[in-house]
Amino acid sequence: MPELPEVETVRLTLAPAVGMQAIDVWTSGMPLRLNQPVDATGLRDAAYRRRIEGVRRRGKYLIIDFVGSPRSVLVHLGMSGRLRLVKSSAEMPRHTHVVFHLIGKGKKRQLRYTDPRRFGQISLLQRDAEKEHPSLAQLGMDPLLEALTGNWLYQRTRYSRQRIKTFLLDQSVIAGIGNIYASEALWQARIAPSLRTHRLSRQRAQLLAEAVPMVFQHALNHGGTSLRDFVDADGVSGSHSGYLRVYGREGEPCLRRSCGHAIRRTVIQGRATFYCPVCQKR
DNA sequence: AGACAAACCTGTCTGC
DNA sequence: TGCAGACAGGTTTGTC
Repeated sequence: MPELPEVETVRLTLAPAVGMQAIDVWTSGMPLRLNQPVDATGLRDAAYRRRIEGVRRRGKYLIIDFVGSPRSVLVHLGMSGRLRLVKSSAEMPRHTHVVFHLIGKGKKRQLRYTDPRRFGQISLLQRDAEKEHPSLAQLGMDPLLEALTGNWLYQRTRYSRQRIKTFLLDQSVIAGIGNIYASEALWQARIAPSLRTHRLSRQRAQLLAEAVPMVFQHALNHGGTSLRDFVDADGVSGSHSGYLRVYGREGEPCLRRSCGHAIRRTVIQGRATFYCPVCQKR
């Protein structure tokens, strides 16, 4: 489900939870990614009787900080994870695995993590040693937190012989690009997904470096992409799926002015990949 | 090094 | 209507 713009959308819609105090933490006992059990005791220790200080994002990870707590909560939504802020009376959906009970401003709320496929992750993050956490240590630059420059990208692409789409999906280079936006950014930059990374020219590195944050920002402006089940913390679907230029458009005309050639679907990295065979060049 | 497949899971959609 | 099979926004692991 969620790539960087969706995760950022969730982060933004969690704003009303900031300042609220956790008075209980419930867990389902079901394991998440890699069959990892959720550390219920650790979550309770980190959150109990503490107010949410803020919610940060790195790539596709969310970090929930609690005032005065040495540990934060690290969340990855995987494919089907949802983080929702709801009234306590709201019906509990199936596959809910973690619930933070919150109070504040005379209101009671629940911050719920729901994840049918359980590919997501909820773990604890030692705040004074964030950089060493295995999930965060490997992450590359974040295109919405730092400037992705053509020169940097050009340098980083010199020694990889992977196909450029595979390179873009590598979270240790650029954090946050997923399967949809890899296709979208490459279409925007007119680069074929099968291009060998080290063959990217300086000029095209510049185009790609501009395309990635542009595509992200555009998606963010529409509340993210909802193909089937993405919703923000308020349960609202993103409207960006109607704005995708290539993803999921096999056989439909390329939307670039004066092109119109049929979009093709192929498989790279075992993932559906969409591109225009005419205006995207190797 | 890099490509690929399988694995982890459940839900949804398509075609017969 | 029912059922099998394909497929899904992510990441890790093992094999060739």
